[in-house]
Amino acid sequence: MTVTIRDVARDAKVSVATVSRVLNASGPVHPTTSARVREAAERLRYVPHGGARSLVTSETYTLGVVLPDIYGEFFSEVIRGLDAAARGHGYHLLLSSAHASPAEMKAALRSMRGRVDGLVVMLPDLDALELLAHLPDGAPVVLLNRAVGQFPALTIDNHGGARAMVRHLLALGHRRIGTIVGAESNADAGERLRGYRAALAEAAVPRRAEWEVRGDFTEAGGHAAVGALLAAAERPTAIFAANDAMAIGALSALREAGVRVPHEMAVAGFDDIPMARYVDPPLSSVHVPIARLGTRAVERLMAMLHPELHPELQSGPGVASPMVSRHEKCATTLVIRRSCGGRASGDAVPPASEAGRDATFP
Amino acid sequence: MTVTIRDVARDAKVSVATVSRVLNASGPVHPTTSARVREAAERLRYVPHGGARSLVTSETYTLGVVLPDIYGEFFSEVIRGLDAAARGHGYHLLLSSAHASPAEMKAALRSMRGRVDGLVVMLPDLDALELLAHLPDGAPVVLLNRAVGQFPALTIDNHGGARAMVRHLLALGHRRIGTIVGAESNADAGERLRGYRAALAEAAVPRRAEWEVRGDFTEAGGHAAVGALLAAAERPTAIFAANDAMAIGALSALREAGVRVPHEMAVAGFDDIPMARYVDPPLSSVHVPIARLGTRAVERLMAMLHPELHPELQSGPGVASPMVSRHEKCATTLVIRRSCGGRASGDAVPPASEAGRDATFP
DNA sequence: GCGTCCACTGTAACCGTTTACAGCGCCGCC
DNA sequence: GGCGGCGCTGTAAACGGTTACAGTGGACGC
Repeated sequence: MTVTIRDVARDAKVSVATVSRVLNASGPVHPTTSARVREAAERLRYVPHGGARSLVTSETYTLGVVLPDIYGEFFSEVIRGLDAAARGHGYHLLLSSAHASPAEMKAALRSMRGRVDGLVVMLPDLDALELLAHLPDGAPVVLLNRAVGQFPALTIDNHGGARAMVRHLLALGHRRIGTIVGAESNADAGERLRGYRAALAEAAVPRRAEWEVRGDFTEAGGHAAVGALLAAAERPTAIFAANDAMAIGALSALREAGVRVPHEMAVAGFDDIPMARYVDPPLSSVHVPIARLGTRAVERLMAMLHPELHPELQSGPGVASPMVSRHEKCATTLVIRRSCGGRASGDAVPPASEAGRDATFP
Repeated sequence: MTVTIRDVARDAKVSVATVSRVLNASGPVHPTTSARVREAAERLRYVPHGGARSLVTSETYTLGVVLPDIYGEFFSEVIRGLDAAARGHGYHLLLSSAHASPAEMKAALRSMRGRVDGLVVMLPDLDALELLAHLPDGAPVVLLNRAVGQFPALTIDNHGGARAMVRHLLALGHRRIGTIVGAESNADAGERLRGYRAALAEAAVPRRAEWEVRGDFTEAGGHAAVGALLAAAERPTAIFAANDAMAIGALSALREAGVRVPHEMAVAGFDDIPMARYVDPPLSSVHVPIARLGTRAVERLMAMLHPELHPELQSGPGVASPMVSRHEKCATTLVIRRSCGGRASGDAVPPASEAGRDATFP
């Protein structure tokens, strides 16, 4: 039923080797023969079997992507970035996301063996490190959001970003600043909390336990956290949420509570997901070049897969350029919109690299 | 370097067949031997080579996804649905999106041969039909957004949805209703335009060419279209945009032009992307269960791949249940928010099946 | 006339699995 | 004691390609 290279060979009265040579333009073959083979392949609708080919060439032109269980615009953006970059290099993406448990993730990692040339892995929880021992041996890996051991990694400047945003709130005159903390087991959440505390400490502004409310990175979590913040003995005048989803949840909770933003309560988020500029009032946030994270991960994988094509990315014998540092930390920028009052620059336009993201369909 | 089944066999002093039997629990093997093999595999960190395995079993546990060039929240949602469903069935996703030209898409389709068990294909333009002739023969296919030939397809009720929304605007008293049309070559765009016209015709409300402005499904396109609409000899009092991205672009253009929504101009969109309820004012839209489209596509593929497991999805010799009709049209519902005035039911909550989509990270 | 080289083509090994088939030892039954 | 059956194991043939190697025949130089 399905037509193989052997069928084409028989039809064109040549050997399979010749068919392979024609179709891959490897080795010399007579024009006449070539034409005959090509015609036969066309007529039989021959399509080479990718799996079989990669078995011998050990090149799959596929990159594996393993993501944890958490959904949302952040992931969509990462995947978008990965996809665009991969496609640009002629690669596909083998996606395996939404893994609830480390065990599941390990299974996913294993199943990628022999199917991908490289891997992009985003570790979910702090306790997922041992997963890395089970990485397929051959394929290069780039870690997202976590720098662990000697693996090449791409992380976000969580600490710096959070600190910058809280500094901004302090500069606006706020002295009672609450925060909605991210999921407990999450590494980014921890760093953002540290950044928040660092900014307060610098300014010698006291912090209080009742101002640090646990969230879970979801909109609902942000919504729920507002109750505790409003009920605090000393009510904060500003809220820094550890991500935009929680900030958006907080905005709706505040609206329901009749607390006006930003006049009675300033609100800021983290990530600057596309939606942030559309909410009412537009949300101030720590801009993370999310899609860029994906494209950059692919670029690094490409450099590892094709060293000869990317000499500039290699570490020379002497110098180690920043391009090759195994751990790359992505800078963040502040995007100040109306939700935190102050000199709201209307709607800061995201960097050009993010342009085009608003195209949509249908 | 990379350890194969042969290495394990040698180490455990058995044949490769026995190793395979142990690891797949196929065929009888002595407990002692089994333990020895298992131990060896563990110690050598053996991971089976998926490609090689699927070459002989011709099962890849992977579903191919081929999407056109257009980005946006709509696609993220589809992919999210596909991914969740695929994972639920133990399948991976091989993603190949962002294909600019039919030729590229054809190449993508070809390269999937031997790598996937089934395919979800979204055709971009009207002229992309001939692509289907180049589908890999063996694998079952589900078409998204287009019903073509005998292929199983999942489509949106574009015509009905558009008509319902325009009817709603008419019921609110609007008689001059403009529309921002989608990309010319796009099938959905055409159907939505027909739905718009049908609603006007029913109500015997005249339509004018100057009220039908071409857009391209992007926010920028929607923004630009507003200029023409406002400059019309008879200015409309309502705008129906063929998708939400354009509607959102229109909202910002109207704000810039000082036209208040909904008082001076009602606005409605199509798709009900998650962002729709967050814009200001919240956007009335035709709700499409976007993620559901993805999960449903996977379900149908599963039914085709494992007929024995999904007897309820099979067409019995007698009855043809709606479950098995090759072409399934997804119903839409109206979600009325503030952007079109009228009895804005505040913020209609999306159906439960879409719940949880707001969870996000980090 | 003969050796060399080159363009072209075929044979067969190999990639890493699964699996049909066969072989072996042992038990139990006639 | 022969024999069928069973439990366990190994051998080897696929799966569908790529590619090293070994021809073949003709052109060409000496």
